[in-house]
Amino acid sequence: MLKEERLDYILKKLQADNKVLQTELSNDLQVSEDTVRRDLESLAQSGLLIKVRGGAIPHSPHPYSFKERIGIHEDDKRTIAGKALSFLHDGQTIIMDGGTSTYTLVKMFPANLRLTVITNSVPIAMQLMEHPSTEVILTGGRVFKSSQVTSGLDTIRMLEKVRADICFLGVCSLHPTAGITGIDLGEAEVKHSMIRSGSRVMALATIDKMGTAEPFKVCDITELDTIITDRVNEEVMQPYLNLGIKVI
Amino acid sequence: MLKEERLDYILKKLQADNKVLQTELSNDLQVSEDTVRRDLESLAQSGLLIKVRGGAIPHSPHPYSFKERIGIHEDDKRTIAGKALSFLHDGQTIIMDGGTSTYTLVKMFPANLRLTVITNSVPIAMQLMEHPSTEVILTGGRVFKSSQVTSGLDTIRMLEKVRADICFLGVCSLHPTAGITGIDLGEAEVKHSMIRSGSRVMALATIDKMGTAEPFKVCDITELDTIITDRVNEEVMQPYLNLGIKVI
DNA sequence: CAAATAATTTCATAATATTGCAGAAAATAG
DNA sequence: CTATTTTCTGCAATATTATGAAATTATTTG
Repeated sequence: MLKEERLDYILKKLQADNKVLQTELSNDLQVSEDTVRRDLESLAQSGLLIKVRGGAIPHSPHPYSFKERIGIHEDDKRTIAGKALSFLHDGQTIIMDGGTSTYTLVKMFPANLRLTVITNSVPIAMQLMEHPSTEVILTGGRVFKSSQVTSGLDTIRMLEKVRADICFLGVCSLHPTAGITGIDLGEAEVKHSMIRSGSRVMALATIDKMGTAEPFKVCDITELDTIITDRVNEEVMQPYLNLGIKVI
Repeated sequence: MLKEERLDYILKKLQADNKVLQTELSNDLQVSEDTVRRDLESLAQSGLLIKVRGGAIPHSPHPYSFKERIGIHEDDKRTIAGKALSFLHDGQTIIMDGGTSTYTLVKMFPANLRLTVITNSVPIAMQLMEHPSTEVILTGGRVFKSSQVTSGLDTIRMLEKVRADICFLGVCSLHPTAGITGIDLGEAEVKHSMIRSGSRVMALATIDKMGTAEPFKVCDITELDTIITDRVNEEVMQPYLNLGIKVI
């Protein structure tokens, strides 16, 4: 096995798990821990990861607010992302909102999928740079460190010029009467602008977000076409179904 | 068997397996490992693969990607970044071009430095998200995968609205008469726009970039205020000094 | 066609790089 | 503080690369 294959494996694993352990890698790759350590050393030297005692963690991707959230409900998010994937087809133009659910979705894009993705999320843009066949358009503006998305007038202006097949919305809170709501006014405005630019609007939300609300309104619930969630609970979802929204 | 047949075989195998081993090829092709090595050498020379110890791997889909460049000349880049740091002060607004030199600079920002950074580089924005006291504004537009920057009309429009104290330019090629040049028209236009929006323009360039030129012109050399380089070589730098440009 | 020339390939050998291991040093957890 | 784990250091075993000379194969030219 070539050294470069090992390095590649390490980076891939790091990407997938958000951490790597020397003992694990030594096993996976069938080389001594010394070699793994030297590999991690060289990757750290190139700035591709950060070496820590016992293994390594990714370099930039997620500062703590984002990082903290990214691990939780990981399985649920993968379930949601898996369902969302079935709506994607070659040639489509997609709007991707920020958030950990959409980020998980993007990580699961098959290598041969050919899309144009418009996003305001820096980590999503970063992730898609690795993807061989996706066109990425990043909306400009001030970057919010907590959510890692751009927002502001420039962001909205760019979104206004777009006509996308699907808008995937990462959702904080979702309530049958309060609609979709968020914790920041600027981000709420941007989300609304995304909704206006998408032919179909699909919200990605774990079931614990249902029936909750935050201070700033994004849109009425009826502006959604579909809610994609991890577990479809009849009772919880009935109000949305009654409003003619598909639930998957 | 003709040499071309071997080269063809090697490329096909590389395509199929994502790697080739010298020992294997030597067997398959019934030639010595020396010959295989020379074959790989010549293929690497034409940029069709990357030669590594023991064999070869394909190079990433995007020619000379950010990742591939990030490790090289790391020390020189740190030297340059160190010099550039001395020009930064709290409260300034800075334009940061893409490129590995500017990326290194951003990585070295002291934690207490309070800046507003306008950039078209996704990795720089990502990096600054970890920085506690920097305001980041990302210019929107289509993302170029090889250089990981946005470009296009939207990018330029956003830059036009900016008045920055310093513009740090990552430079491909720099020549006393040809000026600053780059390998992509779109990126060249964006760089020029950055220059117009910066009160002072500082180019970050390792000494090996001096006296070289690429197809697309960014600006005349006289539009620069300062060139920051790793080693100041009197002879190489004299033409620039004669034009009244500071060299550090 | 054959001799001369050039290019390519092989082989032997020296230089270099990678890897794994043992033991000391350092960091971490209890 | 002690026990455990991880890291660092130097070193030996192995694999790979570089080099130069000889052998082989192609190409040119009269």
